[in-house]
Amino acid sequence: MVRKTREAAAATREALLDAAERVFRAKGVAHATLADVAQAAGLTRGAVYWHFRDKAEMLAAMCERAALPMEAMIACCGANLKLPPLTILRNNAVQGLMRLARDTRTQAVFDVVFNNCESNDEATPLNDRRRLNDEGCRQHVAGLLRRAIDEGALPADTDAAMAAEIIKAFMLGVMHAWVQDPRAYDLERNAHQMIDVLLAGLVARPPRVVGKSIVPYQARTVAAD
Amino acid sequence: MVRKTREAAAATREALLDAAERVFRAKGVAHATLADVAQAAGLTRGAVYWHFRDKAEMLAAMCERAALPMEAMIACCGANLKLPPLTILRNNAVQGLMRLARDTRTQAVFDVVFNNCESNDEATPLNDRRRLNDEGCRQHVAGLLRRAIDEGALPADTDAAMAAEIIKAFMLGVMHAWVQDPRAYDLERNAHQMIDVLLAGLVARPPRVVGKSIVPYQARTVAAD
DNA sequence: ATATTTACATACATTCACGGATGTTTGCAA
DNA sequence: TTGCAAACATCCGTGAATGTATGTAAATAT
Repeated sequence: MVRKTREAAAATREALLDAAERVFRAKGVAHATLADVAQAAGLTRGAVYWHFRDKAEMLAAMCERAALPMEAMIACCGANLKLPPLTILRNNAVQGLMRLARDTRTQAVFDVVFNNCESNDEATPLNDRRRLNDEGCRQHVAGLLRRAIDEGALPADTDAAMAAEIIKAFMLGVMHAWVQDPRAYDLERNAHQMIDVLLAGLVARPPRVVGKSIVPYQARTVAAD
Repeated sequence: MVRKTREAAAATREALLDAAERVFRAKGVAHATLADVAQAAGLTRGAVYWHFRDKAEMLAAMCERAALPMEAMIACCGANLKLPPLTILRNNAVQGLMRLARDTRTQAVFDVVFNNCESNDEATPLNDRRRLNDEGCRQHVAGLLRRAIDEGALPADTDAAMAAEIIKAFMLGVMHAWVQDPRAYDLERNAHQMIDVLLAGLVARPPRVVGKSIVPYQARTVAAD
């Protein structure tokens, strides 16, 4: 049984990525072999190497089927403009958590990204993508915060960049911790509360600009041996 | 040159762990070879296998030289009892961030734990330790929060467990994000502000008990192939 | 109807990290 | 002073994963 039709081939590709989610999650990306993935999909390494050049490309393709952590936030900011910016921010954040709480694929990909993937060479495309939309999220949130400052919802000397960092860190931490142990609490039910706590804190005691707290970004390099 | 004195042998052991921090951080634990670590320390694999049984034991030993993320919080809660519980909580949290901001070893170990270590077999001792003091941190924080409730600093229907989860997630997120890009902002200068934002939110809009939001812990199992 | 390409499976060669065995020198105890 | 074991270095065998090359049957183009 070989030479499937085009749709069948696309289906096996998806099956391989489904298997990759399970195997990478269980064994870790580095420790998992492509034979494991193929076997989990009921195929052989031939199929894997037909659809993907190597493990790195497979990992990238797997992650492209789901939204990355911070991407989930700004992805679903629909046509609800004209709402107060802090409300938009709240909706975005809650939507990001809701997507994670409900979509099992997002859960699998996040679990791999957070806990089962080392940021080495074979994850560079993934990490590049993360950097990009982490920065996009920063900009998006900081923009909303500046609008909130303009509208008087936050004091004028609010450190918007630091506030954005705080929000991003909180989202990251909630997602990371929950994905690590989804049984700890019902994220879908508590997402609103959690976001509201942080936003209330931002309003009650916003970070102020004191000096040059935020320095321009510069890629870090860690030297080996 | 062989057969060093006892102190010299202990020094080479430390040198190996120093090298492990650098190499694991640069290449990832799984992708790094023990020959890489040995070479980075100016030694050979013979030295590695003399001091450690395998890579897992080496990783565990490396992590035991530093406090784990949540361990850093409760580690330095000194004799400042009798202070209001929320103040103790604030001090603990700030101390945790300060240690990360100042101690380069903590930075290296956290970077490995967060971004360069897959939670597979070779990290099980590490993960077990993380689970343990994650739970310990949960208990510690929840206890402080309950004291705060008793003293009237927080409303009676505050969901202490959920609040502890929120604080833990925030700490995790801040540490994770900062370690990933330490140049983004000066953690040492902004740690107070960041913690204060969250604590102000907890006071202004604490999570309330609505139903059974927290379910008892049960270890998750992910099935492979 | 034939040719060609697709979509894999199978077989093979190469690399490479691991762990164990062995060698070697020296500190330390008796 | 001898003997033993510590503290490594060096060597080697082995398995495992990778990437490639080849085989092959069906789908699709012509």
